[in-house]
Amino acid sequence: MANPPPESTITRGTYRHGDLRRALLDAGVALARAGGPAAVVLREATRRAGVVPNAAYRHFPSHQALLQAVRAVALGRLAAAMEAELAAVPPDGDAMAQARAGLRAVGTAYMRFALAEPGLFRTGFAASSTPLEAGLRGAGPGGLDPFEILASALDALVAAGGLPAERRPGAEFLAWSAVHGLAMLIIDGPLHAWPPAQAEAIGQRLLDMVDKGL
Amino acid sequence: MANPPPESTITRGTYRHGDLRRALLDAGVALARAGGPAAVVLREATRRAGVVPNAAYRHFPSHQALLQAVRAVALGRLAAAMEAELAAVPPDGDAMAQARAGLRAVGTAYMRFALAEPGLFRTGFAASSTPLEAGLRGAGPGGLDPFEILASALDALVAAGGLPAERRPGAEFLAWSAVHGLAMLIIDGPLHAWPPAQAEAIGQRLLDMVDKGL
DNA sequence: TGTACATCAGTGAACGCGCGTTCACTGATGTAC
DNA sequence: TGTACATCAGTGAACGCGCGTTCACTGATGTAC
Repeated sequence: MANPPPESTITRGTYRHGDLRRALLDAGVALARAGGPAAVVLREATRRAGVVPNAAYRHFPSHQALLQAVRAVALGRLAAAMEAELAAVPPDGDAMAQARAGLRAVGTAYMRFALAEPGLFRTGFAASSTPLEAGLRGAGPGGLDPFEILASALDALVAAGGLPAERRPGAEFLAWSAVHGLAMLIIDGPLHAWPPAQAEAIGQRLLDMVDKGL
Repeated sequence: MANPPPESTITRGTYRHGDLRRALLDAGVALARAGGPAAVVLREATRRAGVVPNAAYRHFPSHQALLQAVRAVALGRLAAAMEAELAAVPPDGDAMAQARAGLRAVGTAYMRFALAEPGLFRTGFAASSTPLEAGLRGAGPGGLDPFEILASALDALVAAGGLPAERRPGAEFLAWSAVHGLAMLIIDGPLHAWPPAQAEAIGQRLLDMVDKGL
């Protein structure tokens, strides 16, 4: 006579989840990938984790906290992409050419990431009450966040003699602006419909401009 | 015995509104100024116009349509700001210096507008199912939209010999990217807290970079 | 110049929706003896 | 090695909210005669 337990409510088999925090974060990241920051909905994340909505509050104090965690993941992935592109720069005898290639690799990775993962990219830079400066780190495997990676590429350029030291302060904002702006225009601006090859080409021209103008 | 008519429901005195479309659009623009695209809420616009929510549907087929109209206004104001800055460039004998000053004026106006009207700026460039390219115009008094104003400044630069003709195609995207990116970083990125003077200074350095690197 | 009537701008009431969040609970797990 | 118990992760039910949108209506306006 003993009926089986109602499977509809417990889709897991076990009462405890195991690693719900991780599952919620993964679901949040998946939502962000697909639809940007606005798609990171707490209830949907719990649905995907196979759990009742309020269960999320055992692991995140609020929806905002979940979103911030997702942002950190997004920025971390961007940092990882930058590190990977940087690591792929072929070693070269000329220190200055090397440093310039490094800066270019950083910019290229930024643009490619924006193009390949627009949802995550937009989530990483979403307007928020907790902006980047306020302790949100988002570091890659190397321990640096995207901004720090760019800064260190510029430091290397100065060290190699490719950039006068007196023009170093603030230079990250100039380089970042150019690349960030193009990413935005491509992702949801008027360059939206461009084929990837064309986007890549204009990206390289933009990096030429930065290289020359910095 | 005849009670006065219930004033609470008709706050206008007259049954007809007069120019509800205009009132809704104005309210929408005010909302956008204060809170960006997400703040453009149809019901709130009708509230401000002193009208019942569904009355909006006499003038806009949907919330989306109202938002697009607000976007067009926002872009029109940006265009107007660019035209004004352009008109303020002092006449000068040297055609090339004139053209370069024109391009700089366009960039400066763009940045100042973003800084002064972040809500409208974000609304103008909000991600949307109806992006810029799809017929949304947003022209200024001169009849050109912001993108066209930039393009004509670049054309003038080519005509004056300040930019080789073979580098002209696509140049608007390079210039636009730089300035747009900085605007974004200032509005809701890590440069959020910068004092206006410092933002203005980095903006001018950015325009130097564009000028030199283009 | 006055009256009848069509138009259509705005009303009133209601919908279904999905959201974030709160409450009191239940039952699996790990620890102390 | 076995039992009692505290912990706390997840349940179940409900909240209030504001949104966009639909429906049948009412009454001010402008036009035709």
